[in-house]
Amino acid sequence: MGKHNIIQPVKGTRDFYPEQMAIRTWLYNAVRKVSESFGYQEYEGPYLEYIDLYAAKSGEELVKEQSFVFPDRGGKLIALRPELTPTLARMVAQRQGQLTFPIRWWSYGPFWRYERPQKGRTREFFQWNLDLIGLASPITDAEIVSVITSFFRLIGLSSQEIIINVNNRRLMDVQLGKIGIKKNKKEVFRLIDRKEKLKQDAWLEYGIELGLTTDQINSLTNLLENKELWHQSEELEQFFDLIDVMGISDYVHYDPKIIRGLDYYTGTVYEAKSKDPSIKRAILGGGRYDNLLADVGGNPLPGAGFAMGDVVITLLLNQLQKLTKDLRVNPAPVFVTVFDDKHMAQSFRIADDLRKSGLNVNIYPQAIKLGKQIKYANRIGAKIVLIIGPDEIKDNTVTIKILNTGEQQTIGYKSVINYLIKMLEPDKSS
RNA sequence: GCGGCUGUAGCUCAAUGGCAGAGCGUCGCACUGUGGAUGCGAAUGUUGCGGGUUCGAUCCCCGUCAGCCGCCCCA
Repeated sequence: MGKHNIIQPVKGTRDFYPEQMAIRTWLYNAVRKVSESFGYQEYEGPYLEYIDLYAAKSGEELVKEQSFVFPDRGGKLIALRPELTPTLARMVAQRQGQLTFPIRWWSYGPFWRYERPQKGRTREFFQWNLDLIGLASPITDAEIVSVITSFFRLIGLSSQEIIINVNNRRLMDVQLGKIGIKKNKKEVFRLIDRKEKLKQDAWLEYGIELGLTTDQINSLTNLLENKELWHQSEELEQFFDLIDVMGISDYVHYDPKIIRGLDYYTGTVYEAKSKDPSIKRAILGGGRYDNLLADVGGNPLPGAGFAMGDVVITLLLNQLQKLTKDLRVNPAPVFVTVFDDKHMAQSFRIADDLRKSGLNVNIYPQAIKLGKQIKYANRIGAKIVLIIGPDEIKDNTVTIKILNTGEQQTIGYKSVINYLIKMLEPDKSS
């Protein structure tokens, strides 16, 4: 009997009980609403891909260390998808000739990464991907960031709670050149990425290991503290102008330390973080890539997009107590009781009539004490309880009890449906 | 994959090298045509799992699994 013989869930996975599933669905609906409000189309790729798809493009680590990989019966290596961008590249490349560019696509689905699970990080997670492909322009970057801020607003996260930090890789490339850093740029980007994480002396040491001179490290440090550096990038000047025009500059800030880990970013990059220092992980990250299809054999196409995992955002919303809004766990507001075996048929009849009229209706599947049935209805979150006993059946009426006020009245059977529909109407819109 | 902390009832957590505890929740009754409140009562544990030390281990030791924190990486 005990729980000791229950087989454990796979490490790093989550069970979605109805309460959590309601949150997951709510998040998905918010994502869909915002994506579609900007005209993005939903798409989806397979959850399984040959590992070769990732081998060329994503970072080495992502494929070798962080993917769930297994051989199929023919010995070919299959990966549970660790990210969507390579799939997107393939899907676009396959139809490159027939798509109307620019395309705006979004997707929300499961991904798997073989990582050490901890707070804000699981091995199985959901990710929102949104991309605009076919144009290389700061306008598209600004649009993507605008989608992001719309999303934050929709789910109730203000610029008090969230910040989107922006930088540009081309700008950093030029600036690094100016201070004589020409080689090892990928490594230096990594060094920049870790400025905030490492302690100062550890960071300096890392820089020296990369072969930088003390002068260069000093120059780099100055660079990374220069909040006005973006004025030297025409792209970013345009970008921030647009952000201003769109009225979202309260969320968006320039930060020369933002560089992003993925290799395929080429231009403007950004990440959103919580201002609450207890959540250090990025909520979402994205940027411009100008060479999306190169590795899957298509003609090069520029694009921009971002990805947001469900774990950190849910964690944040939980912490800020923004999830308490009416997340509907019980879909049926109406609860029909069963008086006794003799009068059960009438209860089933009315439940059926109500369902035919479009109402969601629960019925107690057993003729036990009325008190228990009402108690149960209350527990599972019903709003209205119907009582059909001998008196009601004799008079051809139904007793309606509203649970949160306790008031109750008996009305004619024929008017019950309209009465309930009217009563629940304001609820339906939400 | 590496380093650290933790694991006791459904949940939150006490406790002791010698009979396993509380609060909350659950269930029952007061209340056989009416829930939430109150009162009374009840059930539930191989103390994560496996091994060792010991007369005796939930406690000490080793291993393992899982969670959390950090590294790595990133959503």
